[in-house]
Amino acid sequence: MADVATLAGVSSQTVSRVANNRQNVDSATREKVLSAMQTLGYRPNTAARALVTGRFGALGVISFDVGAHGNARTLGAIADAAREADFSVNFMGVRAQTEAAVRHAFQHLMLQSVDGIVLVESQMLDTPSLRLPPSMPVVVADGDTGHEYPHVDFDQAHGSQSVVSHLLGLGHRTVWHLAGPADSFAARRRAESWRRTLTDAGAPVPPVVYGDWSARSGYRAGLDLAHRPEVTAVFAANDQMAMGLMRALHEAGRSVPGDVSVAGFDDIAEAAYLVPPLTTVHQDFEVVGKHCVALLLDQIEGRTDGPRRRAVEPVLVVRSSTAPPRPGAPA
Amino acid sequence: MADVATLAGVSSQTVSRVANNRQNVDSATREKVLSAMQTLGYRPNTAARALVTGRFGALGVISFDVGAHGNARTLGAIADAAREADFSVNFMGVRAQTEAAVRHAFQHLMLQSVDGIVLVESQMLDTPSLRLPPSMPVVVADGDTGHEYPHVDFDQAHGSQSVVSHLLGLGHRTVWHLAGPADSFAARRRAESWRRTLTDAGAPVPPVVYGDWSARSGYRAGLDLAHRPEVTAVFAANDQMAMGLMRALHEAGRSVPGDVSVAGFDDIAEAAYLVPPLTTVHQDFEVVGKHCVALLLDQIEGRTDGPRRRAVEPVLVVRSSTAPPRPGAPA
DNA sequence: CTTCAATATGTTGACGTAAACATACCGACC
DNA sequence: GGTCGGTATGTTTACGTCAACATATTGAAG
Repeated sequence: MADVATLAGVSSQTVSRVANNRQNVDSATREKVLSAMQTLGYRPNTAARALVTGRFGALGVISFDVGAHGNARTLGAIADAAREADFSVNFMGVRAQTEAAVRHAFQHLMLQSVDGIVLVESQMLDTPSLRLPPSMPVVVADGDTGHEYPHVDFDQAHGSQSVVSHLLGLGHRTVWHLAGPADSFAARRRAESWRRTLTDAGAPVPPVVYGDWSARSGYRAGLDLAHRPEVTAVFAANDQMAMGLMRALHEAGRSVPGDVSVAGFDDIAEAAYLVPPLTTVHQDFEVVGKHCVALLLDQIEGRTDGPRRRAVEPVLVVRSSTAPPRPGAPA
Repeated sequence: MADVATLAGVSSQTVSRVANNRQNVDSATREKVLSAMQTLGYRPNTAARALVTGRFGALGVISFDVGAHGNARTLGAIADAAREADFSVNFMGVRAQTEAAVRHAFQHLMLQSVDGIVLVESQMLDTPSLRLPPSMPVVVADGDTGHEYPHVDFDQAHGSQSVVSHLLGLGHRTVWHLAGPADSFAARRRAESWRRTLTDAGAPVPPVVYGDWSARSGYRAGLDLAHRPEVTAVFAANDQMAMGLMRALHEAGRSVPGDVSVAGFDDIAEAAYLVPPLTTVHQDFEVVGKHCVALLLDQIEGRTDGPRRRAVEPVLVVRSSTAPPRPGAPA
């Protein structure tokens, strides 16, 4: 910086002003400084800047397995939103579903100088209430709404409800549910809302069938459901399970949606190209990322009047895998 | 740090020594300092440390869509390996397949104070030879081997070869190939090696069928291939396409592996649970992550004698989707 | 008892930046 | 023409740490 100042014939403070885009710099001076920067290949030193400002310009993201589609999408969205706000993203993966593992990742990120942390919780930990070291802004995504931190998630309840209502509206007497694993927050909420929507509508509540998000588990559940003639509509908690389910139904000679309507959740890229194209619930991860970053910035910048909870509305996408029940179907 | 020093009754320099785990500190003094740190909740300031040492303790990762399975896995593996080396990972996503977009992400990461950058290239850019600003260690993963940077990738050629050899060894006269998109480096290498293995074995080379990695594209290709009785073995360039392919064959009444053997590439989580379980090529992403970090550290620490190219050997996993051709099948 | 080496600890200064304050200049107004 | 307010720029200082050097202490060897 000193070299730039010398070359441009100004003080280092003026260089600093130009680097930070302050307004009160003469345009001619600014030009001189910029060209000097160019000549010398000057890059501001973020460490020195952070030392003075106390800000690092970085957000931390803690997430479970990024091999999982939702987690990866969420991470990508947070990274995009962070860049918009001129923050970089420090990523740290966690393997074990334990509070200890999360806390360890947290400690590591604190040491790595981030201004705030997004915890993509997605799965339940071994302890019911997460307690992290204070003095660090935190936002939880996809996780438990029980603890003290601001929270961002899709409105799973609304998504489920729209699917179940859609199927009931088509004339189905009730809707079966192929749920995700019990340790997933999203799976729980989807199942709860499915149940409530049925009871609110006065429809009978069939037993829940559990899968593990995989197509394989959907297939196995489907082999069972295919033998029950009373099953005319199934809501799978994600698209992969819906895929497996449809395949099992097909193999058992039950047509979709002729004999059985099937709906999923997530709207993965392939959903529109399945046979038949899958009715599902679309989720806008970009919005989730934006909200996470916004809530974090609220805390970092000391704003306490903002919302502490954001629910992103998913949208029902009706395709061809759902239809009215066949007339004269078992009631 | 000054407070810790006061509380422990030592100088700040001694605190620094304890924080950095230097040897020449009396164990009693060390204890005092550590307990003072505990009491005051002291955390070293990485910005100040970076300012003095010139090191940031962070690696940058630039990647295309993390929604893609391979990219997400690679990112996760790099993050894990980086943590082992006490580096954090600064992630930046790139949407457009242009050199300009990559260069932009690169600039941003340079400003964000990283010690080196891994570029997960995976897809071809608009310009043939990538040129990045110098004075920053770079490692390219999954990408073009043509440019100057050290490179890490799976040995796609070997993986392809083992699949094709396996199928030829079972007695198939030749092997068809369902390739990935032309702008993918991995897809190109897999296709090239498939072709070479066939010609080396004196087998005829059928026309290449192109997909786009999706199950849908595999399905569509399968609808076509199913009508050709001369097709007895197909090597799909990834597992998703193999899935779609198998489904199309099944619908067309051609059994797998009875009528047609199918092999994939990637060994995704579902591969072992398909019907039939898929013969495919397993890739160890963890090793790729480790190599990326190791090559980067070589550069950061000024070692120039290390290897400049690392190929991770994928492993053929034979399951039930491949078998000898039906006796008396068309030759 | 002196000398020396080894070990433990303290003191000083520098890293690159931006905030706070100080100064210089300009034009407008009474 | 003097005072005032605004704008452009310069000067000083502190941020938290660690390297380099300086000093104190200890024990062993001569």
